[in-house]
Amino acid sequence: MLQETENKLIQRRIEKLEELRKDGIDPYFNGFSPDSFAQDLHNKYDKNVKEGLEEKNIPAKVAGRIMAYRSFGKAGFMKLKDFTGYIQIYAEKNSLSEEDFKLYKKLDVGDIIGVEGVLFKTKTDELTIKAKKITILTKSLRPLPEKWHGLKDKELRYRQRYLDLIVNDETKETMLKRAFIINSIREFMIKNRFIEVETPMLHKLVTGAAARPFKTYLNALDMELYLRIAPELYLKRLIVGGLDRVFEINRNFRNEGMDLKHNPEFTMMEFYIAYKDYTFLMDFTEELFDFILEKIGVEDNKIEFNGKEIDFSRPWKRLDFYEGLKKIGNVDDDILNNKSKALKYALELEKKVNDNMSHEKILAEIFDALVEPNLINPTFVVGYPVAISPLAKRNRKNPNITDRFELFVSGMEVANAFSELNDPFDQKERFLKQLEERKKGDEEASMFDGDYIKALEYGLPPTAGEGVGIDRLVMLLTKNPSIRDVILFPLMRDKDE
RNA sequence: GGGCCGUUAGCUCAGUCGGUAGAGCAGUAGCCUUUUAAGCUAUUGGCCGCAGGUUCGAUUCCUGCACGGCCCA
Repeated sequence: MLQETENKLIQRRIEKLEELRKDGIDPYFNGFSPDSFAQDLHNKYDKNVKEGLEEKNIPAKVAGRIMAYRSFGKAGFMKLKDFTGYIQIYAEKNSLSEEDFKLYKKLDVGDIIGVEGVLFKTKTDELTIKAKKITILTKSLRPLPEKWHGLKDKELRYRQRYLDLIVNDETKETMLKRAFIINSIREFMIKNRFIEVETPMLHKLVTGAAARPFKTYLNALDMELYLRIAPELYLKRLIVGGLDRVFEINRNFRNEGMDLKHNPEFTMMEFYIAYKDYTFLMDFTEELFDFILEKIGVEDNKIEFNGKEIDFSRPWKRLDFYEGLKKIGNVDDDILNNKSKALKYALELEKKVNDNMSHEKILAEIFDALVEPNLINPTFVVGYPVAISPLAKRNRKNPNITDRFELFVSGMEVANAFSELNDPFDQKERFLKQLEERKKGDEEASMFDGDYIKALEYGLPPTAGEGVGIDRLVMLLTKNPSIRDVILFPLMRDKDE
């Protein structure tokens, strides 16, 4: 890419780099180790009064990228950015060696430098380092986006996230918050004695969710494999193995459409806990959210998202699947009772449905269209039909529905949980049913996992399990309506350059 | 998959009722030792997304394509 010699801005910087080399300066010098970070210096010394600070001769050694450069003849200021924040640098001729002052005059916005000096405060009371020594650590050859408007073009921000991170502090804040949220979740799980595990990404069978997979190939064993759509069956094998409380925070891959809420690879936390059921998980999920909200400093349990207030105060609403269809979706009884009427109605709603689908699956599509968008405050939807829940335990009173819930917030599915089906006979039937669906053309139907049945035959204790969509959770808590804004490197179509 | 919008200088954006373009920032040269989007003076920089059509002439109008955004499914 450096061959773009026609670009004079880059050309000029390459010239500067060569001038540095001529002066015996390594423009990629690696031998400077900072002893302070910008934000730490502010935390420590912002309170100090201006008078006498410089006389205290407090040394500071920092490294970072030049984000602003204001020069006037024999002195000037720079705004230096490191991973914690910004610190101002003052460079004046009298305080620097002749070589360092010459170097200073050659610096560009974007260059990465190391600075040693002493702290003082400017006229306007800003904590600043008076440079005694300046070292260039990396010459930057490309000009940064404009200092005031930054980088707005979303396409460039996603494709060149490094630039976005340099220039747009909100992006950095979002990603730091994401890391913090994930750490909080981990802390909560470990506090509750869960064990963090890693299960395979490469699967021989497509199971654990209703989705189309990515296919790949293992040369060594001459074997077709799939990138996992969910870790569910492996995690439950670990419960069979006696680990009792396990969780995994990792990527799933689903070969489906991309939109505001979907990226082909996305992050889920799945967890399983023995000797509990789905009602426990509702409480546990509320507690988990309480914990996270408190950690990130939400005090009144309320956040704003997409212009609407969302209240996480407990207990959250519970809504039966069929009740929801009737009362929120205003769906007539004959649609609930008659498949062909449901199909006709779903088609009117422009849903991609066909006659091969089960009645329940069609109802789920109608639910998706008419009910989900109305579930703004956190809502546990319960009473999902067995036909669309092949891994969930049947309800004892009504064998046509399962002990399962999905959590919706702001119209988005954020979690899915159930009491795990641990009866190997029933599980086998469900798998066979899924195979039928698959034969009928449902590419999202589960495959038959014989080894999993074998594991159930050894005995899966009564267990509850849940998956939480981490990206969507981060969207809510960082007020980003697009999943691409909470993923560092969202998938983008190829573009010829 | 459908609809709408966008693509002009490194970045943020104007603009041309069709006659090959402009600002601010960045860059360059100069002045300036406490600036905060520093200031002042001068100045460089463009396959106007790509391909085709209409036209004497297209960055502008039309069609197609690519990429992106938003909305719908």
